[in-house]
Amino acid sequence: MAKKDKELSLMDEIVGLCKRRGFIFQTSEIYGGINGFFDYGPLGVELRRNIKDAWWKDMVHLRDDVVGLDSSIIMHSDVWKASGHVDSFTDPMVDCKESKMRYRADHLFYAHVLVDGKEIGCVSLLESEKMESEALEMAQALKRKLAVQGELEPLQLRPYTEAPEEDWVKVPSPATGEPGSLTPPREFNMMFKTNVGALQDASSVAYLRPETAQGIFANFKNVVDTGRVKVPFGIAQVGKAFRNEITPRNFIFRSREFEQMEIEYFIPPDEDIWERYHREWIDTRKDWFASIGLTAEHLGEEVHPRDKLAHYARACTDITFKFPFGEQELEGIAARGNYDLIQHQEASGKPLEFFDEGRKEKYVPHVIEPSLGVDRTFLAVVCAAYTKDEIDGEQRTVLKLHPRVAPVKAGVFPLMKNKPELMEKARSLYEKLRRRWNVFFDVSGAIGRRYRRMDEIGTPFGITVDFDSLDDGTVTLRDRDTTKQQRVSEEELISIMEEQIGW
RNA sequence: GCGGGCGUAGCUUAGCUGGUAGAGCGCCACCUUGCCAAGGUGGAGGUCGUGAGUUCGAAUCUCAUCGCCCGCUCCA
Repeated sequence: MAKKDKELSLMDEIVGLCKRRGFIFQTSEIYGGINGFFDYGPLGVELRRNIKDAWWKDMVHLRDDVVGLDSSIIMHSDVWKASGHVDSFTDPMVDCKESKMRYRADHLFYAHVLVDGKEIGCVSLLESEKMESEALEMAQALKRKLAVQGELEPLQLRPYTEAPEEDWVKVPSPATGEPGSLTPPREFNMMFKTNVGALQDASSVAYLRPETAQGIFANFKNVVDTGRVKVPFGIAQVGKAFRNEITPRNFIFRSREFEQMEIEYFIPPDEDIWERYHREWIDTRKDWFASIGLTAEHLGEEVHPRDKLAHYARACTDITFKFPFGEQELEGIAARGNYDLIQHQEASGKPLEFFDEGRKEKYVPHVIEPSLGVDRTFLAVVCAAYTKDEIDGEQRTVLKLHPRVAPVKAGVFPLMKNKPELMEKARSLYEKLRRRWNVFFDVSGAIGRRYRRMDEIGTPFGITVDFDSLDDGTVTLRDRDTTKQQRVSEEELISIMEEQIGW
């Protein structure tokens, strides 16, 4: 418990820093805010872009086998029917008013108990492999309890989501065993609905996409026809997705509007090869995380058990991050088979096959899907970087961000602002550096204060122009993490920054 | 959605038995300052989440609403 309190306050500190320094604000704050949506401030937007740019650079530009795509957020509503989202992207809930327990309504099954054609009550239980036999035992127990004579008819189990209204009061709560305490199933689709065009009827219904993946599948044929690609190859996309989550939680970890970075990597359909590609992608992605400062010590892998897989997946491995509120999924790497392409092929009537020149055959490729949340990555990067240490007995808060993603790459400081020659020299160095990197010019306060300000927003380099700079052109380069200083020439400065920032 | 806790300046908060708000840090300006949150002076910023009610009068009492945190649930 003590540990938990400590972890909670750490998260509060990080949330506080994000707001205080202009990384993340609650959206529409002046109107009271709205749950599950966030705005990124001047520093947040830089960090966020850096994460996305790093991903795009490494996953698209530096690979021969991946091309990019930017599909629209609103697509034909048939896309979401074919993908299964209209029917199954739901979180139907039922609450027990007695026990305060909540169940997934589609995991709660019930059956009428009929004896010689006469109903004597209902039984209910949670979905499991042996629920048929358990339900039968419960029905027999009910029959004994009510001392009813006669032939017990076979039970017909059905999910609570399909219960007609008159059954709601009959179904006993799994917690109490007594009927009457369950609420009606509250079913809602997690997709945001809207209307396209002037008419607001059934034919105009459209959805804000809950994932970017379907835009990729829907464009599979276009890319194959025009992109000079050969299986195996991938299509990458970065973009917003929307889910009407019941309970957005943990700051930006689960929000209702978020951004995804997804790749659909198409592979031949052979049964014996997908595992190899799946593993390759897990390793590739972990290497990438390391390149933005999320090293193995922060990360974990979680293999989804087969019975918990989503309807489309044959395997899924999560790359997890040890957040202050627990180890949670950062990226899901799913082997989706060819479920999606087959679905769209059937629904659209358009063949979504690939002709393999090497094999001289046509097939619908299978797919490996590394799917990552930009905002989760942002949060992970900030959590991993957040550090408190002591410099000469003074407490310091520092974001040890990897230089590649740091919102500000360097702070440029004249040692004193009332000396025009220092100001001028520093200003001209600043003008030079800003053409290439996002750098910050700061003259206010003592030099130590300026360093600490930069520490708190994760700026890796502090560059101070002093009187020696006027003579020999060298500057003091101060390292954020160690606070060590070195004198370097302008050329050395630029090559150090190039090397550590990486582009 | 249900249950529990919370909501005062950018941040941390005083005010708690009702009489229309202070502090520290931060921020801005000037002075000072030869390298790690130094010092001085001045300054901006709060109708106390929002709305309604009780009252002569509410940040302090009541209700509603929004948001935040925790649990049930869930995912990128």
